[in-house]
Amino acid sequence: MLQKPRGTRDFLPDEMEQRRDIEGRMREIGRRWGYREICTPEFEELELFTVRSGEGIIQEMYVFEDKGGRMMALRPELTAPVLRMYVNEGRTLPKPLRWYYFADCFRYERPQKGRYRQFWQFGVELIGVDSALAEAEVILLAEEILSATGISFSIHIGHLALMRSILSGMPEQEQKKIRMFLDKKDFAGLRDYLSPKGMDDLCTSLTRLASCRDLQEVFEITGDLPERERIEELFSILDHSGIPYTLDPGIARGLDYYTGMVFEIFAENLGTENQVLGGGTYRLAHLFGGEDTPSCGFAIGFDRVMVSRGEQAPPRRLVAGIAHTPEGREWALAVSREFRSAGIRTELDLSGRSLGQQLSHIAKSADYALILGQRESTSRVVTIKDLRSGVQKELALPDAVREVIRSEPR
RNA sequence: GCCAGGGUGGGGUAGUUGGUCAUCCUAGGGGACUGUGGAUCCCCCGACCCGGGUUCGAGUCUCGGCCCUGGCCCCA
Repeated sequence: MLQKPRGTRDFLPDEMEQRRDIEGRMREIGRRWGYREICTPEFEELELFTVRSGEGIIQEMYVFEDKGGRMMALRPELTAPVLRMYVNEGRTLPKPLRWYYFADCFRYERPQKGRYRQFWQFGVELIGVDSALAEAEVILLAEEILSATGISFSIHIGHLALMRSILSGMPEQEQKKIRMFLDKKDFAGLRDYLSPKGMDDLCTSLTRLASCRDLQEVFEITGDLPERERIEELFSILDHSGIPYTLDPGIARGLDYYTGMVFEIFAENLGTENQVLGGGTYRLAHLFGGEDTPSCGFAIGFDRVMVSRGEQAPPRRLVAGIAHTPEGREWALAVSREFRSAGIRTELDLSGRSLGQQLSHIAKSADYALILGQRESTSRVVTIKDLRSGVQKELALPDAVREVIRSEPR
């Protein structure tokens, strides 16, 4: 038997309804904040992704040569495509641009809990504005969206200027290595790395900084910075907004296009892959041939949100099932039409079996059975049976519709 | 790429030191039942992940692969 590709999933209706429900909540909140949906191609020229992340990521991507000999890649994320799109056709739009997307991405990686080869991201990009308030907006929006999904999470916010100020003057390679230790909170590893170089003092202040949770103390460690006022403004806005967060100067956010604020959100009930959101302030547009444009944004790992929500009973929907005899068929079709145009999910029996059999099938899943045979057809009425109470009535069609609309799904 | 544990009908399972027609539940289909319920009863459908090896004989032992689950690495 043919199997689905490794790391991909099939979704049955019960699961799709839940995914669409959560997706809809995210879209709705984005909409209320003025973010509008965009869409970019499922695949792009390979270069779009290597230009800023390096050749190394090729082995983590689905890469192929098209019939014209061009190297293409299924998108592994959406920030680069969105900024490419901005450079191509968004440059003359009035700033700032507030965009969101909900789309699938592909990475050729080893699947594990919360990590798949095809996965969905909901993300926003706020393009063309460079202010503490813009950064705060993105964080507050992220918080509101994740709250709406019903998961438990914690927000960690940092700023790259803090670490950079201590590391400035060091070779880039070395900085990168050190940031890796700090990002993982591997302080022992950091000491083993720096001690032999006689950099114990540096190690101490880095460790102190990465563990620091108070902004005043942070600046005692780093000394005064050009970015200080901006950082203080950001955190002041956040404090006044009342959202719960943890200051975390240790966040390094993988690659180098982030320029300032960085933040990550972790779900509280997941395993290793517990990061459900990552984002920050960055500059990318100039890499794709545009002007240097300040932007910030985030991406939510949609599938991880769903894993974090766990097994949920599928939402009940009101269902009406129609049982009918051959003589009642035309009337049954007419009744179906009316019920459907009233917005009621209406399922017509297609089997032609006995009414008893139709009823027993309908009773498995529906809330109401509508019985339509010779008698109903002749007198243009509907025999409607409430399957919860067992109460059966004969009603005129508009009354039957009203009766069902008034009720709650079981 | 690495490590650990797994893989028996659609889902969940039993299967002894290797030895009859591979167990049970559930789901699905049909019937008892052509004007009325999910119950009951009967019937049907349907599986040892794939390939090599050991053996008279493999679901069981062995090797390789594939896939699943979790972890490592990585995480744009």
